[in-house]
Amino acid sequence: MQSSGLDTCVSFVYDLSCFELLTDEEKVMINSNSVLVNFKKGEIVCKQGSFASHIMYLEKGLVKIYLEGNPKDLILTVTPSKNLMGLQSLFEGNNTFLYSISTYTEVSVRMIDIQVFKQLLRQNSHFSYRIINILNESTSQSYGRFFSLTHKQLNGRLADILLCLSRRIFKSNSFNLPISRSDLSDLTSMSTESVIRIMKDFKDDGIIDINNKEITLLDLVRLENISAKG
Amino acid sequence: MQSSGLDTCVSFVYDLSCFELLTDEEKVMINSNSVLVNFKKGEIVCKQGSFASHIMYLEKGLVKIYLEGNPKDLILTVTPSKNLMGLQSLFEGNNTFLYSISTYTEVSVRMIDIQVFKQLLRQNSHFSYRIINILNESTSQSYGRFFSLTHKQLNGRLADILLCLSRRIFKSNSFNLPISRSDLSDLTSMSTESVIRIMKDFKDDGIIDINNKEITLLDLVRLENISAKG
DNA sequence: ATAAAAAACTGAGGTAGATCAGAAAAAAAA
DNA sequence: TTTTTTTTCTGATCTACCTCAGTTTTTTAT
Repeated sequence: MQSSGLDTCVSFVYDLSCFELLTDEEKVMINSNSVLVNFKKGEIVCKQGSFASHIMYLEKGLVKIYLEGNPKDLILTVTPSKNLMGLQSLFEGNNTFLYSISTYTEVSVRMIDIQVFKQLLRQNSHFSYRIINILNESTSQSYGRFFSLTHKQLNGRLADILLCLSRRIFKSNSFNLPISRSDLSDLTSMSTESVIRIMKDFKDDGIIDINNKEITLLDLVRLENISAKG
Repeated sequence: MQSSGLDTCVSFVYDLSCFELLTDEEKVMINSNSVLVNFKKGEIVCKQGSFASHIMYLEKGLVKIYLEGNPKDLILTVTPSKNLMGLQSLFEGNNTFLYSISTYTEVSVRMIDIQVFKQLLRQNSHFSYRIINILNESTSQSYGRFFSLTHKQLNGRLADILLCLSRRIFKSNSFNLPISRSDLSDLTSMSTESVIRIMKDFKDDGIIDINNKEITLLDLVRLENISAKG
């Protein structure tokens, strides 16, 4: 199967922040040109194709970043707090969001004026170097998922996602999933019914345990094996 | 089907260069820390997972950038000359190539020392801003392909690739394809047999014409329709 | 607490597309 | 040119997965 050295994870997790690289003056500039917006569970933070006037920093909560499709969306990443969102809209000749974002929980987002953000990138090369790092780590993960979704079958894809959620988002083998089966299907590019069936198979085989929304990964070795074999 | 506003193209085409943003001094730095390497058709330029000591600039020729899989690869992009390659390896904690690159034609690649490149990014923010632009345009295209490969059926995927090759790489409705059916299958994530069958269908329907390696897109409207409907 | 709506689940059947095996054609080598 | 190798093509079969239609459970609203 190969290409498994790649990180198939769904989330940006650059614990590395970027704002500490700004000067005090620049931090003030961010603060005075941004607003904090709160969202309830299930709300839309930004809409694919709409005008991208802000870079967003997720201060609190969990969101999905997704491409809208008919009838099914493609979830690019599930993203936890302390992450920048909308960075990919930073290129000249484009002024729209490449994707939509909606919330799984209550969420606080700092909306930073995109012109100010661009200004900072142009004047502070350490800041922009860090942003390059962040973008590339995200791209690296995206490639992993790309391979997973196009080259693995259902079991492998679901194993990938479960491992990723456990490691990257919840950082525990046992976690409470605020993500519906239908969203899992958008994450793995399969039908909702298939998600359910395979989850049941995994449970019957003792690989995971499911209690309502509570998922526990019991046999990581086998799960990784399924991921690797595709 | 939606998400068709996204560019499903296979190639980076930022005609925008980046080197003109360097000072004369910095240009000298690049020149004295890079070498030009020539490759024959079919040779491997860099290997996924190996140590990424260079950023590569494709001066001449056509290459494919791909994730290695067993048994089938996933071609991320077909890339023509005047493009940077290997940029995605620019993040700390990673020092390997995320993908392999091999040549479709005779190729000249300028190999730029990665430390020098990083140095330039850190010291010249206009340069790094441009690199961010380039990375984001590439990511934007990558998302388009991601959606295409995971949410469209065979016809739509092949239509996407044909349109893209025509527009972005060869810039003509008629072009000589140096890419085998097998590589087209790695581009579209389908079997080689399916590529052949659908190409024949398109030909029978008068949508394209095939003479040996010479491909002509006859009916762009219908082709785009097939792309849009998935 | 009860009703309504949404999500989770299950089974039967259908199909898009892969796989396999082999033929024809083209390209490369001798 | 002739032979060998690679690529392209074709048809038959098979299967992984989707779709559909319905039931049960959970969540939300009243």
